[in-house]
Amino acid sequence: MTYTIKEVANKVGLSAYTLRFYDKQGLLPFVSRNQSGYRAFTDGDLHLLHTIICLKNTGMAISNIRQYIDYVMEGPQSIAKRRQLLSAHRDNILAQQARIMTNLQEVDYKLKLYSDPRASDLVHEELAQAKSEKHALGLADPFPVTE
Amino acid sequence: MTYTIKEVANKVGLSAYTLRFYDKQGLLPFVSRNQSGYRAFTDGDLHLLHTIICLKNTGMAISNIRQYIDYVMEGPQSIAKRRQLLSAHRDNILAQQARIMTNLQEVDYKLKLYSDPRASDLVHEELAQAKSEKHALGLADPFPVTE
DNA sequence: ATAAACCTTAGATAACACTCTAAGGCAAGC
DNA sequence: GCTTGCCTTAGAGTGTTATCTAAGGTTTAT
Repeated sequence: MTYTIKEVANKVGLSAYTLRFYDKQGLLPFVSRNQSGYRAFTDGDLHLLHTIICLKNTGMAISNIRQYIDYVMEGPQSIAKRRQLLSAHRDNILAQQARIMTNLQEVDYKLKLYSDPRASDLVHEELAQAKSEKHALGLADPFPVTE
Repeated sequence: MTYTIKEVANKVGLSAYTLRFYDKQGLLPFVSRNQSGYRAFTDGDLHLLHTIICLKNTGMAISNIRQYIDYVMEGPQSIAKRRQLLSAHRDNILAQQARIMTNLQEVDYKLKLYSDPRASDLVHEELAQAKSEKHALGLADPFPVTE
């Protein structure tokens, strides 16, 4: 059983345009064509496509994904290179995670501030400080007048 | 004390180009100018810029960051709207985290496979299966010949 | 006063990842 | 056989974010 590009698009949540674009970018050299020249995706192809999407979802650039796919096409001899590439990408993912956690804490801090019963006073104070800092430095006040 | 655009760029790890671009996009309406028309960043400005970078780092689009900044410029009356915007963004961050964790597991699975002492055999088997699947379906073999 | 190193703007250019259009071939149902 | 709906390609167009260029004003040091 094989799948058409449209079926695959629905299956994996990408558009047919995007799949053709990926093919153009060299991400799908493993997809064969039928007698009419149509792409014929096998289950094994879907599996590899799934890996591509995993890499894409973790922010790997298309050029790097193509590098990985090139290695896959090379066969077992490229295992060390694949491992190195994925290992470097793993570091990226961990860095992303750390970055997101840090920033989440900041967003949570802001949300806590805005949810405080005295939020209005606190924000008012913040604004007053910003205004007075500008004024002390002889700078124009960029904040609109509150009526 | 105020900071020039270059000083701020070095401080926050963005280029002066990017800071000007952000200003053009309406992200820095709170930055005043000195007598020469140069941007004069205050410490309070740096604080807000830090928030902008936090939102950017968690994938918020510039248009949404501008919305948040617009609310900030409005003063305390926009607190409810700010909270709603950040709360929605918090959900995005949590979704990102979940997505990253899932995909990290997949990358780790691949890395484990490539680090296995039998990796070559396993990958060889995988390739053989892909080839036989194509052959059984009468499709051309897209894999290069292994010499 | 002149050079070097800043700053400003408008607008061009680029990189990236799509997204779509045009022109046409293939396949299934009536 | 004809319509409908797929599929193909090449290549144009879009959105977003960022980067750079050109022309010129400002500041600092010598």
